Amino acid sequence: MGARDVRPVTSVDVAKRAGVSQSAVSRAFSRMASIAPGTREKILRAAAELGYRPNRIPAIMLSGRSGMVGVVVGGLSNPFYVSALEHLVGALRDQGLQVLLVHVDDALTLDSALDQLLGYRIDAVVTALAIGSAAVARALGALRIPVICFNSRLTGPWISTVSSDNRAAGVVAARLLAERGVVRPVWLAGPLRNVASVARGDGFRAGLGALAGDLVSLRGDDTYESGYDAVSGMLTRGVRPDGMFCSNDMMACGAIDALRERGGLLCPEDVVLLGYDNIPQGAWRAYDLTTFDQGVERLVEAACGILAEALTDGAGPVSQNPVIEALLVERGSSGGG
Amino acid sequence: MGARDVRPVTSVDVAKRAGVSQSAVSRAFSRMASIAPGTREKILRAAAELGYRPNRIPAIMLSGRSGMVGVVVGGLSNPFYVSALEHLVGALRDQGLQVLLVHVDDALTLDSALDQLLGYRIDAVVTALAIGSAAVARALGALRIPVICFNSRLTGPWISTVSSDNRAAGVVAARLLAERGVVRPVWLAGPLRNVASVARGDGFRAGLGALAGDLVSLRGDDTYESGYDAVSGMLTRGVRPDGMFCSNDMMACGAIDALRERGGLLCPEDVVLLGYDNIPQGAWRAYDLTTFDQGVERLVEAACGILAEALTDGAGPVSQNPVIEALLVERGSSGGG
DNA sequence: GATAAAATTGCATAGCTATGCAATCAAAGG
DNA sequence: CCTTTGATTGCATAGCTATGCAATTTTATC
Repeated sequence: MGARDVRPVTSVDVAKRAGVSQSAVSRAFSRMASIAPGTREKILRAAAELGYRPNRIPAIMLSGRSGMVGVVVGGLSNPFYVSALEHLVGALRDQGLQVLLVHVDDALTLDSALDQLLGYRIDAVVTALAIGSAAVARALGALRIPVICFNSRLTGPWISTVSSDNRAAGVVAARLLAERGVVRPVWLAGPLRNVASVARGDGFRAGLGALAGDLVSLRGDDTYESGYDAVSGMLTRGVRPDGMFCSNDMMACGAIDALRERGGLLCPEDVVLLGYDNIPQGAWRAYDLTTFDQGVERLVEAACGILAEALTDGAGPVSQNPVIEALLVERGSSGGG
Repeated sequence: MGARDVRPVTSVDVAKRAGVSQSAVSRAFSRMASIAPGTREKILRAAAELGYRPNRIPAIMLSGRSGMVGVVVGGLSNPFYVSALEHLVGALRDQGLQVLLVHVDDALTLDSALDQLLGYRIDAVVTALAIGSAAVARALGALRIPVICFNSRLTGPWISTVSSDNRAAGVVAARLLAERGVVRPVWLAGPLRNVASVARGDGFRAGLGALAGDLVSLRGDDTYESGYDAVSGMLTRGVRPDGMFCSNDMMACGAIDALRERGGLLCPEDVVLLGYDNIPQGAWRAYDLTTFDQGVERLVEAACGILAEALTDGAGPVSQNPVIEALLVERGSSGGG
């Protein structure tokens, strides 16, 4: 007596029990359908008795729309992306959309993941990854599948990107350090393929003005360890900064720990330090990190707005690229808060 | 010219182009099907030219199995659960299963979430939440849908639970503190509904032996802030421990910060402190936390093994409750490492 | 070269719901 | 009581693939 030997209850079963037609059952479960209140109630009762649950699969076949969105995530080790995912799932649910989650790591190319998803006739793709492959983008475009990215650079008729204003935040960071009297600034960048990080660095350099000539640039890979290592190396080389801007909060935490342990430097007394993302750990007392809040809620809201538009019947290709202002959250590491 | 005006390419289209029957196309995309290599190649070429992608939806209708597993998560603010999710998604993918993700918070009850999922004919449910509602459990059981929980207490013919050996770890924690000469131990518990936390506390108390009489118990809600607040309150009341076991790492980090900031107490010099979960942040230098590693890989592996068995054709109800040993990871907060 | 065996291919169908259309029924107006 | 209008219901079908079965072709064996 295995799981699959039990034929699930169908609308026909319910119809038989309620003494109505199958279409009446279908209508009883549809909001806008025309059906007499009494009939509906009778059907719902019969359905409850039998444990009937409307099957969405046939409707998907007819409409070609599954109500599912493929969400592709990469490094969930960064709490910022976790938070974004959390909000995204909730927001999509509010639009009646389900989330088909794919986790992409080195072993699995994005292409293969999407191949899988396309078999399920997903309505759209949302991703925090930079979709590197133009081929993938083109393929999705050909299938008329809207793609929404976070902080990417990709463009195309069916591709949208929501970003925080990385460059502007970089400028603000530079101004803040200047205000605090910083004269030996350091920029701790993320990996080159991270477009957002590059923009933050550009803004920072631009905002420094004359000071930019003395700027020391370090590179990490967006992890805590890489921040710790980059700063350790810098201290070993004898560089002792009095201000730092880190491309994300995890690296910033690593930087703070390295400054203290390897250089005896404290924030903000010796180094005015800023991060980016406003992850929960940045607020932990050991770090008390001043940072930029990307406004996950607003990013997600924008993404869902675009999605709703793109999924409207009869809509053409939708391609938008809203930019959300990142807000400075001042805490101890900059001497504020 | 909207997205839905473009009829997707079907197997019939491919068949026409390749000059074969529709069934041949179906077989070309099936691994075990009998088809001549030449024919398959011809079909695959035609499929590539047309951009055909096999549609899984009709197969779901026929088989009643969607190849999708509903994964229900709660607080992703705990990196441990994020890590578990990450591994789970990968492991399920290796079994050819897709993940339909649901995030449950106050606004959304588990019942309503599952209601949604059942319309998609999910094959199973995996959750890190304690499914409180026996009604839900019964409903899923009636539908012959396997449910796999992490660290729960729920039982039933179709319900399995994988846990780490919380009680044993508690005992180990107590022994370690005793070894280190602790005489004023403190237990920082999670919320009462957290079965795992209760088991850890029981084990800890049992392992303390005679010392248990002097045990001070605090309660948090598994967040950093609650750990910080609980310990702050304790210090205010004049309690100054020399050893602590915290029900999870986030609370442990909060505890460390409170001990230092509010009591001037350092780990391990003044307080030998242990956590549970081995989250990445525990390894950050500011905390250097000794903790128990639940072995996410092994937990997930066990879960997927059960799942595979439960989804085997003709299998009856599967209910297993494996317990995985948690391994002590010694770092600085206990004076080890 | 003939027969047996195996491999390949095509035909026809099941699977379950939503929906257009026609039919039926009830209510309202004269 | 009859007609008109609107509400409700049933009928029939589309949607696309996987698969059992039969037909056909190829290969193997003697």
